[in-house]
Amino acid sequence: MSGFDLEQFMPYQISVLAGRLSRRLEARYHERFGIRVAEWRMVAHLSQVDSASMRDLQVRVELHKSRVSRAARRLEAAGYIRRTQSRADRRIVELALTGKGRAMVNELLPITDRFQKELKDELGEDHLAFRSGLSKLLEDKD
Amino acid sequence: MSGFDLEQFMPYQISVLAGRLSRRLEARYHERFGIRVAEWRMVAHLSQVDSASMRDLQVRVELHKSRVSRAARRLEAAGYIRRTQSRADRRIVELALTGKGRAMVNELLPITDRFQKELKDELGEDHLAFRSGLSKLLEDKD
DNA sequence: ACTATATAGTTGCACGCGCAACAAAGTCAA
DNA sequence: TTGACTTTGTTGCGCGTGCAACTATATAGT
Repeated sequence: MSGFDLEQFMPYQISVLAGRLSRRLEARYHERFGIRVAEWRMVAHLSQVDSASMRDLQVRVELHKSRVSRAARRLEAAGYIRRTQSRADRRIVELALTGKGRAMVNELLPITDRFQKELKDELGEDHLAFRSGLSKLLEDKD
Repeated sequence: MSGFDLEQFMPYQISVLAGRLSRRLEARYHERFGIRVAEWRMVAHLSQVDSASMRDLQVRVELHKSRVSRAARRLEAAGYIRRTQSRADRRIVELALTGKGRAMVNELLPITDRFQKELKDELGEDHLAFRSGLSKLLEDKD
């Protein structure tokens, strides 16, 4: 016995929280657009840059390159992005949102904004410190 | 463009953080004991209660019952836990640590304590508010 | 120009996951 | 006691994942 208090162990709390938030958010867009986290992160990033290579995405969205590669295929198949080989360096694949993709992002934005606001409210007075803590923990590249 | 700032989106930050912490911690026990998160969470809980049903565990460690079921098999196969059918209700399977299991937990404890301490240090002055925020976000059972 | 090395992205494979269906056991009401 | 319903845990299935190996292209050194 003596025991270890799992419920007070931060990595556990954070992992559980991450899973719940992920499901809660996915529930709000998956059915409508047929995409999931990997795809969602990618289009989110593409909405800012208007063109990015696989490699760019891979580091920006913190996903393994194989996962990015396959998510890109799915997004292309669904018509949300366009994949084109770079002329300057023919190894590189450039990704960009299509019109349909941009339309989706525009529908996605209010959903995510609202979600972020809900979390802020739940945090109340701890909001700022919580975000500051998050940043600190995320600092070390690993 | 206009765009959406992924890096400032809390569910994203939390998800990335959860993944990193998980890997960072797993690196410290996986090689030595051959277990992973699911198994780790389960033995952690079992270290407190000395006997628990599948169902107990399933809710305490926030994992799907199929995942608990399979992790229990692996733990049993590795000799860390014992599975016994309850006499009172023969549907129920009671799990308990073996001697080997308790020995493992005792080695695990300093590792996790140290990890928790590292995080506390990284958080610095935000420590308390961060933990308070975590609790708030975890409140809703969902 | 030639070879060695590095980088971008894809893919086969083995594995663990969640889901839904299921079997076994228990409960409750008539 | 019977039949409907609930609960516990397991399992088949389809799928996404990470890893490592691989192809193709580019770069650097000689």
